Amino acid sequence: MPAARAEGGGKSGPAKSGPTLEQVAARAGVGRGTASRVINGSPRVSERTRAAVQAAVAELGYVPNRAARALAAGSMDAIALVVPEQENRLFAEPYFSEILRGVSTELGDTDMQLLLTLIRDQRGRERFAHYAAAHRVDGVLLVSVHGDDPLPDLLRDVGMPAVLSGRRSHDEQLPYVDSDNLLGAQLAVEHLIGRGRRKVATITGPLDMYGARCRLDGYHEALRAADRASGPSPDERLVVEGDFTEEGGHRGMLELLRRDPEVDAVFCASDVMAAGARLALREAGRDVPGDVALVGFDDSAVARHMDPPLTTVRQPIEEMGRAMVRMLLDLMAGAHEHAPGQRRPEGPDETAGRSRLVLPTELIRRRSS
Amino acid sequence: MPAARAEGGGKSGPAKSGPTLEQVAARAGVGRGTASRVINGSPRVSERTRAAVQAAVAELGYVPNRAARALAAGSMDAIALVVPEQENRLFAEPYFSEILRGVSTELGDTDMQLLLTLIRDQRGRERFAHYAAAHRVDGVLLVSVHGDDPLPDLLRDVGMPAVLSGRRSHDEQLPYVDSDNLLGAQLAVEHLIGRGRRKVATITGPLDMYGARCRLDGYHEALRAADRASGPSPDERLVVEGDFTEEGGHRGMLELLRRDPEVDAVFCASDVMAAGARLALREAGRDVPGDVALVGFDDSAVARHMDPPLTTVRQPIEEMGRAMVRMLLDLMAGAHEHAPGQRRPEGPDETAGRSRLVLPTELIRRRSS
DNA sequence: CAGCATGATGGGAGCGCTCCCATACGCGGC
DNA sequence: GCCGCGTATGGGAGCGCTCCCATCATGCTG
Repeated sequence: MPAARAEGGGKSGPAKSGPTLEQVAARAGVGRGTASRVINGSPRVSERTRAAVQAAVAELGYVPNRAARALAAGSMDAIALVVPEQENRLFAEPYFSEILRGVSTELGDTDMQLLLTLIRDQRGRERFAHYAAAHRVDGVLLVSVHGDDPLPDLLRDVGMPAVLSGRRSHDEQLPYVDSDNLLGAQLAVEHLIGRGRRKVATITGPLDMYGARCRLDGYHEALRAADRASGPSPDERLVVEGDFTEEGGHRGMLELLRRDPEVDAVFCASDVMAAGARLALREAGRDVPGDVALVGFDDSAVARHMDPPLTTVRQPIEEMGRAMVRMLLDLMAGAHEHAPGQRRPEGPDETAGRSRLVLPTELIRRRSS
Repeated sequence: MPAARAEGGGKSGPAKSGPTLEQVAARAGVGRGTASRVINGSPRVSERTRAAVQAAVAELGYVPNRAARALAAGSMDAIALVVPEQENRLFAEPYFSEILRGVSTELGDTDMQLLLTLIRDQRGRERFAHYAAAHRVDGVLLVSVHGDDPLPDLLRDVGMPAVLSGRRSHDEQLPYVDSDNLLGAQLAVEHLIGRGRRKVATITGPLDMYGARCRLDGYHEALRAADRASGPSPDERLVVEGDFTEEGGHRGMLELLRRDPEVDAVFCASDVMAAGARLALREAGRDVPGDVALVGFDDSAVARHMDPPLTTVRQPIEEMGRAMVRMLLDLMAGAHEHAPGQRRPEGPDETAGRSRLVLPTELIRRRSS
């Protein structure tokens, strides 16, 4: 297929593109190699030459041709952000767009490109796997991966640097950035107990997701601690499993009310579920926070707009996005360093040390508790 | 600015990549050119040869090298989705992610790549302009463009196919996909009047945005019609300008209550503003919908989670995303057809005809009205 | 049966860049 | 004043692909 030229552009050659390195070099009165060196910041160029080339670049408005660069260098200067489609819908929207914001911000200083891939079915997954295996990107960011997703291991096997948001298990082998779900949940429940609630229930996320399990652990942790301090005792009847959906929260709340009508507080593992629970409570004629205090997780937009506004656990999502990019770039740089000759700025296991990151969570107090 | 190459990543050869066309050709026992023809679906290949090449592709797991292809063909096989950062935050989140979903879905059948660019400041804008001018992508999707944004015209000037979401004015010169803001607003206000409301106010969006003006026009239109049918008459005191933010909606509602305490209905030009207005009403001790009926615009998540759930005007956002992609691909393909020899499937002004699209809006009735 | 159109095929010529080797230059030491 | 070595520089050799033209094979016309 011919190049995408605007008809007004006259001739029909390949897409009109900017000046080439060759032209820049000519303009600066140097060789192509030298110009390339300047543009890529190689140190072995004299100051005079560097200035000349930079001037030429500015005058000509030179922009390196990515395709050519990628072809010659064997790297694509691009990373993919992979989002399983269903998750995108489930996970409250802010999660995704905040991650995106963080990623994009951090990438802004690089000339890496961000390639967005929504995977919506098995076919899409295979397609991407194929694509990645062929090294058509330099690195991959995986958002909200399920425990049974084969993609991460596949990427590792083909030597494609990848960073997960969230873990699949406590000792996730791949590099990841996670938030402190356990502590966040613990804070939430402690808060509830601190407000004098005696029957603190929880609606969990799907327990095959590690993050959801952590939140449940945090719940248990807080109750155990309170028990020792003669606070309310753990009671397994007060734990119901949800699925992060509003409908799930609604069902869960109904079930809790059935099991024990005297429930006076609920920690929901997501804001969206809290919204569902809130609805059930309204239907049951319970006042929030009068009869039942409610705490969510995520600090999504829903939380702010509920009535009353929802106390919730905030995760530094944007920062997680940024951290993921930093980690990935590190990884990508590190992957090149298998030639022992070059300088290595720090200790031996530096990369490994930087490839697991758990960011803090924070309780946001609002009127629902 | 130096390229983001892994510094010191000196050698280590290019990233391991899959088999090449050459290898596929050899394997299939044909020439490189023939293999290329098969892969690109050229018709001038015999059935036998085609099968042989396809078999070789399958066996070798061949994936064409994008960079090489782009370099040789002069097109990048990629389109950019450009999102002004502020808008992204303002516009209720669903807008963005739904557009994205649509775009991604429609792109799924192509082997175009989606390149995401958040522009957050002047520098970013220039950077992108530069980038686009150098034809580093084949087409651009622009989301939520302000009337004074120079980017669209700049893209046109450099012959870069582009499609806007929303118009900048009624007779937008660039290809766009918009929703029927006027009719949507009109429906909303007619609905309010139909419910017997007599003092129907509106909190508009920023009036330098065309879409916001359309919604205001729709409001006026409905009132004028009602006036003729001896319904409530237009009253300019019932119009306040907002800014699409929650805070703006809050302020707007306060102002309306001040101007006329007997307001009994408000059409807000966005759900988020409706949320702000709802808050102000609660503070003022007004019941919704008892004292004041409320209608929003967008049908975002906020609308469903408000108390009471918000009646609102839905735009087919995902479909808009899909339509934008279709239009852009058309445009890109059309740009090729300047050689008169080739077949042209339809009438002369076909492309122009398809480059303005206004999709219908729909009233979603909930309990706030 | 020659002559020619038609369709299939092979492979050269780059696309713009990076890598790397060869070259030219400079400079201190003998 | 010559040698050797380190440092800036030029430019060849591709990277894998598409485009296009020359080459063949084929089947038809006259």
